[in-house]
Amino acid sequence: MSDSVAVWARPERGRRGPAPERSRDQIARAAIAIADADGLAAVSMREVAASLGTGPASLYRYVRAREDLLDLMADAVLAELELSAAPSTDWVDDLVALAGEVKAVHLRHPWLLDLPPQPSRLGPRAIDLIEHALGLMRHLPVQGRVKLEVIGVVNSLVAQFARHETAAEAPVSDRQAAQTAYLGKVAADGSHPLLAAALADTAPGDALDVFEPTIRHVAMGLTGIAHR
Amino acid sequence: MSDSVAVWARPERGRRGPAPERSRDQIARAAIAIADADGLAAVSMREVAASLGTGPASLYRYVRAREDLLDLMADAVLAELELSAAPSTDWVDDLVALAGEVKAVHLRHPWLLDLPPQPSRLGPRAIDLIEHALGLMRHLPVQGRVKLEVIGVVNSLVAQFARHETAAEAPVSDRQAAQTAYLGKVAADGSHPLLAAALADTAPGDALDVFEPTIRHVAMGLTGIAHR
DNA sequence: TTATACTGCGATCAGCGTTCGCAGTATAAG
DNA sequence: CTTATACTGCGAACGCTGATCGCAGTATAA
Repeated sequence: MSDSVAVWARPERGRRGPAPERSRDQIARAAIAIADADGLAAVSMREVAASLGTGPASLYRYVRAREDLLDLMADAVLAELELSAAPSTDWVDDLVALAGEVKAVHLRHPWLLDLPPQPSRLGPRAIDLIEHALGLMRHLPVQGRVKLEVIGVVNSLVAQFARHETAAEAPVSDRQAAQTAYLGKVAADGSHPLLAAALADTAPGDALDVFEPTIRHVAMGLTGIAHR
Repeated sequence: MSDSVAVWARPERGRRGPAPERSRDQIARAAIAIADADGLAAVSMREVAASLGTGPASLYRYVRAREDLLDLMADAVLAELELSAAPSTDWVDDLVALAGEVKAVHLRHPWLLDLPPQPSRLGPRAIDLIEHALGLMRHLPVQGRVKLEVIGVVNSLVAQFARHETAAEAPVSDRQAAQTAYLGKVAADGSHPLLAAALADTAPGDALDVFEPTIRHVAMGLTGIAHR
C-alpha cells in the first residue's frame, strides 16, 4: 500500500484472503475513547491495540502509520454533527449555529485541539461538513474561494474559542498554576502596566461571550455582505 | 526544582557550585536551529544535546522536561519582533501591521504551527508582545478583557493564515499529494457539487489576501469601534 | 577548613513507532 | 478440484525517545 493513497481512499479489504476482523472506524473509535479519557499523548499504537485485545503490529494492516490513525480520529468525531438541517433565511445565523456545533465537538473531544490542523486531514465527514457550510452560503454572490476562506477562518476561530473554554473548565495543572503565578508576578512588578490593568479588569468566571459576534463579523466582513 | 515554578521564573544559576556552562537561551536557540531545519519532531533532547556537544541528561539541569524546552523555543522566536514603534493614529492599522509581523515570525519558523498553543506557554517576550498590543488599544473605551480577547483571536487568525501560506509554499509531501488526489476524486464523483464548484473557482496560485480584512473585521467587531 | 549545594553527564529504565517475517486463510486461476 | 498467491494477524525485534539515578568534580556558605 503506497504512501500516496490517502487512508480513506484505500479499500477496507483485499480481494483475496480472510476478511479483516476489524474496521478502520472501530480502531478510530477505540483510539478516541483513549484520547477522551487520557488525552492524545496516551493514544499509542500499543494502547489502542491493547484496548482492542490485539498486538500493535496488527494495526498496521489498517493504517500505514500513527498519523493515519490521527486522521481517522479527527474525521470520525465529525459524525456527531447533524448536517441535514435545511438552511434558514439567515445564512449568518446558520453559520454561527454550525460553528457552535463544531465547537461543541471540540469541547467533547479536547484532544482535537492538540492535533495541528493539516489540509491533509480532510476525510469524508470533514468534506461533508464543508459541503454543508457551502450550502449555507449557496446563494451569496461571492466566489467559491471566498466561501472556502470563510470556512477556514471560522474553523480556526472555533478551535481558538474551544481551547479557551476547555482551559477554563479543566482542572488546573501544576504547569498552569506555575504560569498563573508567573503572570501574577509580572503584573505585580510594574513592568507591564497595561497587562496588569487588563488582567485586573478580567474577573475570574466572568467570561465574555464573544464567540457569536466574532463569527458574525468575520463572515460578513469577508463576504462583504451585511446581515439581513 | 519544583514543577510549580514556570521555567522563566527559575534562576539561571544556583548560589553555590560552578557556574553553568550554558544558558537556557542558548539551548533554546540550538533547538530552534534544529526545528527550522528539520521540523519540530526532530527536536529531541538527544538531538539538541548532540548539537551542543553534550549528553542529553545535561539538559535537565536547565529544563525540567522537553515541554519546558518547547516553551523556551516559542518565546525565543518572539525576540525577532520589533515592538518599539510608536502607535500611529489608527489603532486598527497598527494592529494589522503587528499581526503581519507575528505572521512573518510563523513563516520563518513553521514548526510554531505544530505547537498547540497553551496559556502556559507565555514567556517574557510573549508578555512584552501582549503589552505592546494593549498599547495599540490603550485609548479604546472598552474593558481590558475585551482587549485581551481581541489579542487572543488575532493570534489564532495569525496562526491560521501562516499555516495556509506555509502549506502553499512547502514542497508537497506524499501525504499531501494523496489528500489532493482524494479531494479531486471526491470532487469528480458528483457527491459534493458545492465543494467541486468552490474548488473549481479557486485557481492555483491565485491566492486571496483576506488576512488584513479579517484582522480588521475581528478587531472592530469585537471592540465595537469603527475604523477611523 | 569543612559542609554542602550545585553542576555535568554516563548508564539505565520504560516506553514508543515501525518493520520483518512466519503461518493460517480464502479467493483467483488453471 | 487443486494449486498459486494475495491477504490477514501479530510476535519479535530494531532503533529511537524522555526522563531518572547516582557518581564525581566544583565553588560558595558556614
